[in-house]
Amino acid sequence: MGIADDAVEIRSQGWRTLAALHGLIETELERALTSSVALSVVEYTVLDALSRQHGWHMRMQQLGRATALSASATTRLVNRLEERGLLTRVLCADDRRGIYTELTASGQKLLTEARPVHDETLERALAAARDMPELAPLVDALPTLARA
Amino acid sequence: MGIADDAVEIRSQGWRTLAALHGLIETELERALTSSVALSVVEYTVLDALSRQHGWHMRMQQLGRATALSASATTRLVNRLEERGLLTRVLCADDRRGIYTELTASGQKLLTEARPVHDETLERALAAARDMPELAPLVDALPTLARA
DNA sequence: GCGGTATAACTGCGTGTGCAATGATTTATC
DNA sequence: GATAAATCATTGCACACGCAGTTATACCGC
Repeated sequence: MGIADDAVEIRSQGWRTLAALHGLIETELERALTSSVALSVVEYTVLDALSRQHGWHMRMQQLGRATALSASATTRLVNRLEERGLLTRVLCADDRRGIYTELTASGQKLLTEARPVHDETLERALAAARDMPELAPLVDALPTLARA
Repeated sequence: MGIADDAVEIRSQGWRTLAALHGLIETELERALTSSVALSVVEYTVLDALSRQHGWHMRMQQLGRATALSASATTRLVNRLEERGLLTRVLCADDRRGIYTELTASGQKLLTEARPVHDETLERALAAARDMPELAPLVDALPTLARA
């Protein structure tokens, strides 16, 4: 097996590890968030992303990228959250095709309830993954990626 | 902000990076595999996992863990692949509740077509992610996780 | 052996997703 | 300035998913 073949296998192995860890964490988060605050992981991701944005507004497309969702899925995701009063649509003045989304007070409130659940569940899931030999190296590598 | 709070934020940041990279890669793989060999990413994962197994057989539950899928989703996933003749169900002799799945010759053949597509797409997706500042550190860390 | 409990896999149901096509607005070309 | 091409968001449709409940088999205490 040559060097190039090794690289291919190493990439595939890394991807399998990444996918496995991702699936594990997402499954746990999904259970915890839906049962405690009736939010799916993507829904939480949207609220969290909005709260990190200056002025708490984002365009649909940005949300799509942030969640790795298609445009149609983003539309319906925002629909659900808007119907629950957690965010509002705001028309863009400068580009009237675009639509901004903003957290409502209710959305911010729910997010403060959801965040501890999210963080504790993430900690537990990572600790569990830490005990699996094939996942441990990636779990240990994650905190080293932090930047300012 | 105390040390504990920092740890929470670092974990969340790591998780967001992991999720973003995973979403990006999965979306690209999905497009490439469905258009070229009509396989979804999870379907490819199953065939690939089976091919790596001694004797090419696995139990349903193992497949569920390997793909981070529920039991019901695993059942229907195996149904789809079986209907296409890519794998077969084999009853377990020792535990008659369990069911083994085995790759067929046709499944192995399709896998050999799919693997280059998968590997090249993965390489391109990682290269693209490598150019995004927030994803680059994780992309660079992945190959270092490889074990013997 | 015989009950009760646990486990493996399967089905009904509601829901979230992507793709393709559509409507509305902006940008480019002439 | 009018027409064409591109972009943002939304809808119709088919399909894959998770949850809860079901069936079949294995395990345990007696």
